[in-house]
Amino acid sequence: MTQVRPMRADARRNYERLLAVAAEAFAEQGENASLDDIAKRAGVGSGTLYRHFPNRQALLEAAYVDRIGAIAARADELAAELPPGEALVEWLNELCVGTIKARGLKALLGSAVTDGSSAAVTVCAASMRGASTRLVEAAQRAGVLRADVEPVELLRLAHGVTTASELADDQGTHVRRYLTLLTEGLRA
Amino acid sequence: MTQVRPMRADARRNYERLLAVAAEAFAEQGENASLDDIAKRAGVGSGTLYRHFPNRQALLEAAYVDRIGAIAARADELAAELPPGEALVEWLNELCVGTIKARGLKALLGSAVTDGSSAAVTVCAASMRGASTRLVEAAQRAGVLRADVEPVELLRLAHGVTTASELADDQGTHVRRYLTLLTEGLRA
DNA sequence: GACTAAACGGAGACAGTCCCCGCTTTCCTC
DNA sequence: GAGGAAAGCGGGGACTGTCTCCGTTTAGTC
Repeated sequence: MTQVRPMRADARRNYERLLAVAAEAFAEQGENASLDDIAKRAGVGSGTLYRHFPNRQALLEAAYVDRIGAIAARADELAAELPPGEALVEWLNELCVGTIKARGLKALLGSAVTDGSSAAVTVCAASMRGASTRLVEAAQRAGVLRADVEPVELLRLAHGVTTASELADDQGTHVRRYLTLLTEGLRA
Repeated sequence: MTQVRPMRADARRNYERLLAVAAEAFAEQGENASLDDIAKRAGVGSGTLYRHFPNRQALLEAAYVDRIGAIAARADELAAELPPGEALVEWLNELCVGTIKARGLKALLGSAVTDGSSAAVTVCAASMRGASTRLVEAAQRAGVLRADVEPVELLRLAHGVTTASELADDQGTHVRRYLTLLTEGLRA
């Protein structure tokens, strides 16, 4: 193992400020917020930003890993409180609402489901998949969820529901509605 | 009425070449294809492109209006061939597959469902909504579709299904699957 | 307090969008 | 077919954003 020496105090300070500013900027302006602007708002030069985070994706990940962890953890809370079917639906609802509110988070979760390009994304993907798997299996055991649905499919569908909701004017309202249509089906 | 004089021959030529090149570029590289590059490929200066199409959105619209018209028209063909329920599902399937193949088209349809900012988009939105409405009402009359589903909701959900499918590796395959889950519902 | 490696930061190369305006082409009239 | 007005062309340039390079500053150590 390589001996990791601790970050210099100023470096750690800047790192943390960048993270805080980035999380805010990405939430407000979406994943395409200007990086130079984030650097400026954090009171550092752009060089500093790019040294800590080699590209936009890296910053996006770093800014939201803990939030993704929280969402995954929330799955178990819900599983403990509610019957399996409701826990699953409620979790999906919170997931969708969360990604609508923090616009950058959606892009990150999207890439987490698709490609495992970076280590951080892989970790996020794993915890999300894990959370989904636990809820899905419980619901299937309870006989309230189709047996042929895979956990990752549910994550993709949640992403789709978010996209569908975003197309409406009053986005928040529609998540529940589209989730209901999905769970109950379109058939009469 | 103002007397509209026909376009000058060179103008019409350039306009048409731009449209053809743009449709190709947007399909391949998505809605963010470089406009200067499109101009170059069409053999005109960027000034010419921007005079014909004041911004990216305008070009995107112009490049795909007829394709959207074709999709809308396809709804009636399917309605004539198949029973109402199947016609609806089949149309949604073709819609999703089409938007996956031509990447720029998805962005356009997205904005068509949301905001009626430009005249062209409004026309597209109207024809899509019309097509959706006809299929939805037929299916509801036949009793195979939930009575409370609105045509525009179906367009949004189709967009969501496309997004969900895009997250998978082999995109084309998944459209049908996710459409099935949506129609039949997730419940056991 | 002096030294060194780590970290900083901003200038600048590059790419993309979009506008402006002097020059060219078209097409109408005679 | 010659001439002129108007329509159209197109590239240079202002601007914004990304990302790198490298001279300068600073934290941490002796």
